[in-house]
Amino acid sequence: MEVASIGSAIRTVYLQPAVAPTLETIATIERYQHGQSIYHSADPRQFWYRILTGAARKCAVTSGGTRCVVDFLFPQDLFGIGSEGRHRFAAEVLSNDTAVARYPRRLVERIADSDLLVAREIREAAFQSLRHLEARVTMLRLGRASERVSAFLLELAERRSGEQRDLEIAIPMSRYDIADYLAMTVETVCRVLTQLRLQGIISFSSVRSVRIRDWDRLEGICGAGSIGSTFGHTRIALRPSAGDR
Amino acid sequence: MEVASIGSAIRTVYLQPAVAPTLETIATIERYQHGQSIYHSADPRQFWYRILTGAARKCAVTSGGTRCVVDFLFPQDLFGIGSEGRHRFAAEVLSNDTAVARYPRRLVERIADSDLLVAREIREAAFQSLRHLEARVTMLRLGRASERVSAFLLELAERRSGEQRDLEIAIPMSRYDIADYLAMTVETVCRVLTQLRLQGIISFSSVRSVRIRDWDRLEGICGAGSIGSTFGHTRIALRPSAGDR
DNA sequence: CGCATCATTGACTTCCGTCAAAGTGGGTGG
DNA sequence: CCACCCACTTTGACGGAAGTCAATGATGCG
Repeated sequence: MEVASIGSAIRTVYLQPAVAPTLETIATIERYQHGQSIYHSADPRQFWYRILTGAARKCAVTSGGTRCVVDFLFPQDLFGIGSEGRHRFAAEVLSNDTAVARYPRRLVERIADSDLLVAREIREAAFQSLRHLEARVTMLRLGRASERVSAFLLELAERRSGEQRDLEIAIPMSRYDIADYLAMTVETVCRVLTQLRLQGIISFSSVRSVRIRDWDRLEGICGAGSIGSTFGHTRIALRPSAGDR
Repeated sequence: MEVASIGSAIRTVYLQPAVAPTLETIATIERYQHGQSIYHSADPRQFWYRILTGAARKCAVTSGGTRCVVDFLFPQDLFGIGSEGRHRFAAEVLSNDTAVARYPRRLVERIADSDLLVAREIREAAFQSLRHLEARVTMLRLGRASERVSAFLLELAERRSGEQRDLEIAIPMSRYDIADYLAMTVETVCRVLTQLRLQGIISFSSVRSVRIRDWDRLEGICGAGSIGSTFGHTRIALRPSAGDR
């Protein structure tokens, strides 16, 4: 049985094919500053959106007022997609000068219902999002704080600079955002980052700008959890294709 | 700002509109027994699938041989969808007499590329999966073991019997499966279930059959984490719409 | 310059993972 | 039919990773 390495599952490709020209023609571009909301949770789903420049976060707020960052949004990311109804999360801007394309939902759907090519583009975009969210699930499952932070850094690196290594990566989100994204506390995020820095695996030119010095060791850490310490107790090695047909 | 309660986000509607008749005509039905694989990770994506009866799990295996249950699959759930390429996870059957409809992918895509109605159905199905995975992310984020287990029980109840309360719910998966689904150990799953049983919140007629006695308290537990103890430290109450436009 | 937000570090506590062991139950073969 | 076996389930004891509380630095904005 071949296996899906979690390490590789996390590094999804985020570049999406541009929505068909017909869609771009109905887009309006909106600009936001840090802290502004693109839409709120429970807002009627009037638009679909795509980040053009900058970054944002998609988040929910629990009854107790605590926050959950469901996803970070970077250029080319399509979000808020779905059919009739209301947005289930809020989208809030992280960096200044964030430009967002807005596609009126009704119009998008009308076009999708009459243009097979557009329909296909949207379908592919949805599949892309599915892949990404599945990777997110496998990432959140990682047991130790250091694994999740490492996975986050690798994901950030890939989404920000692609194959370009040796680059300084700007971190548009706060430590709080990272904590709420990784399901841990700010303090733990800081502690892990400090550890990684002291070990020479990463370095900071400023708090919001990181550079990965040792990719192998970083990947080692986020893959290490898989190697047996924490979760997922059923070793397939012990039950090799037990009941496979 | 209206908020998306995590509690309600979890209870997604899982009933999907049947794929258009044209799709059903190309389906073949396959039957499986407990433990068999519907497909393996990295298998070429030859089919899309839908559970008709029974249950299955979608899982990945890490490099270390530990397992990660990405999702449970119940009747009407469409899975393995996506475009060209390979499956990223494996699908394995949980209960005997599980019937699965298989839709040849190439054929599905050809139909989708020529039939706007089918294209729409598939799009809606993808959106459905997106909603479900987003709920999964917010669930995995829950800090404490008891919250995740409670959320799981509520999700199970909803997927199995819908609005019907006071029903005995069959649990098709093992405690190991639940643990690998919730990112915790079997022991912890057992302990939490025992606690809930001792508190009279749930009861078991057998290990694989549960009944929820006190819905309010169960929902209270999985919502309680939100009320402040664990994660998600940024209280929006403290920063009310700080930079909202 | 002063305030607010964010980031970092330390001390303490608790939850849950680990290890170990015993109990349960269904299926199979004698 | 019964007994054995195996996989699954449950419980207990212990330790460590990470959450909580608290306090001090940094950074940027008005």
